[in-house]
Amino acid sequence: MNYSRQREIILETLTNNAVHPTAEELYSLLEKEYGTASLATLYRNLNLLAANGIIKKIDGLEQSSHYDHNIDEHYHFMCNKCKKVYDVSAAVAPGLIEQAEKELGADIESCDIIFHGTCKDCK
Amino acid sequence: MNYSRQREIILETLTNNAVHPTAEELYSLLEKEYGTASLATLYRNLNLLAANGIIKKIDGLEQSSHYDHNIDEHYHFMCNKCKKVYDVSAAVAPGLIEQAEKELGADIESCDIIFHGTCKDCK
DNA sequence: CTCAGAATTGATAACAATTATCATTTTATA
DNA sequence: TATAAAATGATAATTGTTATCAATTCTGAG
Repeated sequence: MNYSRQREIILETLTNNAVHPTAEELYSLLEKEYGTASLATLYRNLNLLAANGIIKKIDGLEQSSHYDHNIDEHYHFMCNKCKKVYDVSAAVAPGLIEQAEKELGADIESCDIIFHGTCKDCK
Repeated sequence: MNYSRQREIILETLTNNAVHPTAEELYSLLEKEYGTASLATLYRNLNLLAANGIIKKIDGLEQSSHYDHNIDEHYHFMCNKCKKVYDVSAAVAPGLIEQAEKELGADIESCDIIFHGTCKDCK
């Protein structure tokens, strides 16, 4: 992976100016901030960054993927009303992977949890 | 929801002849078994059945949704090698929803867990 | 039973999200 | 600084799913 200015901008924007954005949301931000942006380049770099473990792709929230600069083990909650996405700490499910490995006899590499419901502000 | 023969066939096939299929997989099965099938009708009925809590749509496994006739609380594991989908019992994460509710101050209605790794047979 | 209105269907167009293509430009390095 | 690999931008293509709409099928009241 060579250096690239676009990738730097994308990562920086994801890290500092967006929380769990979709590619489209990030694209709008980039356009507004830097004028220059190609959707193809954005997708390519998001995939590259995710493949290299620098960011995390969050699937299962909506039909479009969201992206997270926080790669520490944690989970997500989406409010059915306001559609906001909240982080949930890994502490809510201690020993989860070990339990599942024992049950399946499998090697588990990752585990994603998506909660749905009504958030504190909306209820 | 009126009675419909197509819906009956779809539900029966999902229940008895397919495990966690995608819409496409189910479509092939239906075509083979009954000759008659419309992709639109299939999607419509899968959505209807899921909206009525009769089946469950599983998102986050692949870009296409999978469907499950088993609506008891349980989770899923997908093998990175063979792509097979396994059930994981709810017992691997006792008190998960309560923990997350406490942390967020939210009302949680549902919770989906997707594990990825290498299954017993592939490792 | 039968008729009207609601629900369902099938065929296909449309749509949204994402990826592929490819000629041009940028980056790293010998 | 020349060269090869990597990255880019514009856009076409692909995939999965939903919308449209005329025709068919259900259902319940009369």
